[in-house]
Amino acid sequence: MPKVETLTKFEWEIMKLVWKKGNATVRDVYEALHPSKSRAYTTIQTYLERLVEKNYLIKEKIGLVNFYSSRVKEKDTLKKETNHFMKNAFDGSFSRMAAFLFDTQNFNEQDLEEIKRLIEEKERENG
Amino acid sequence: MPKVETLTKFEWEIMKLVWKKGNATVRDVYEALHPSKSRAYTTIQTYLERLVEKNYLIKEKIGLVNFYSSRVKEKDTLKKETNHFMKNAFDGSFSRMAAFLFDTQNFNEQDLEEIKRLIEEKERENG
DNA sequence: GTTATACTACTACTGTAGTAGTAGATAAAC
DNA sequence: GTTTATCTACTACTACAGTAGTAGTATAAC
Repeated sequence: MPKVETLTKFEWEIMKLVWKKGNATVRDVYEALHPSKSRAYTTIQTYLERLVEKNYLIKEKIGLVNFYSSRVKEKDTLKKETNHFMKNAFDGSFSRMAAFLFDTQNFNEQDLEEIKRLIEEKERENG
Repeated sequence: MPKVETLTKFEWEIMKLVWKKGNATVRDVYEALHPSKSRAYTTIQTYLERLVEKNYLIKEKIGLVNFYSSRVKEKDTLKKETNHFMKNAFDGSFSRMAAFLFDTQNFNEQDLEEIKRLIEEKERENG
């Protein structure tokens, strides 16, 4: 029994838009995410409906139009998805993932400075 | 047209086993990953066959038995999957992900020390 | 040499992501 | 007040992940 655990690429795009805007109509998403109109209007509609079914979004009809807003917090969702990914790919080990990232990602001075700052902050927190 | 981009949870488990062992038979995977026998032997068989179709594994018949070994490197796969995830969840920004992790993950002194070490290493590399 | 075991090859069913069409209602435009 | 545009609700098709059964063949055990 396949269970919904993660958002797909396009579901992410929709959720991010909803988080940013507060709420969105089908047309909002259609216009915002696909200037190229690569997906039909009704495709977007289906996605939004399914996100409601999955309890990610709430639908509220105002006048004739449905407004979709988020039922889940961006941070909670990111955390869930990140943990899920770490679990799959790195046996849930943060430091394994960190080591891997340092090994393979190209990041610049700025990134490094930012991370150092975050570490120091964290250390101060920890006492 | 849905395209194969990522490994599913169970595919990950299989790939990790194959990477670790060098190769594996259906029985190997069946025994190793499911002491509980929660999946049928033939289910495992199907997974392995599909991973061959997707070019993740190579099948070689020795005697009567198929041995499956990896066609892709663990590191490359991890990198691809990590980038894919970062793209979806963090707009592809490493530092955004790092900031998020620092904000939400509980890691201990040891983790922090390890990360600091990695940063210094990286800085030395960069000159 | 028949029986039990173990393996492969093939087929098949369910659920869901991805995609979109159609019907019907309402509002806007003229 | 008929035409046009816009929206929702509903239906539907494909691909693939998840799951497993069956047929057939080869080996092991007796």
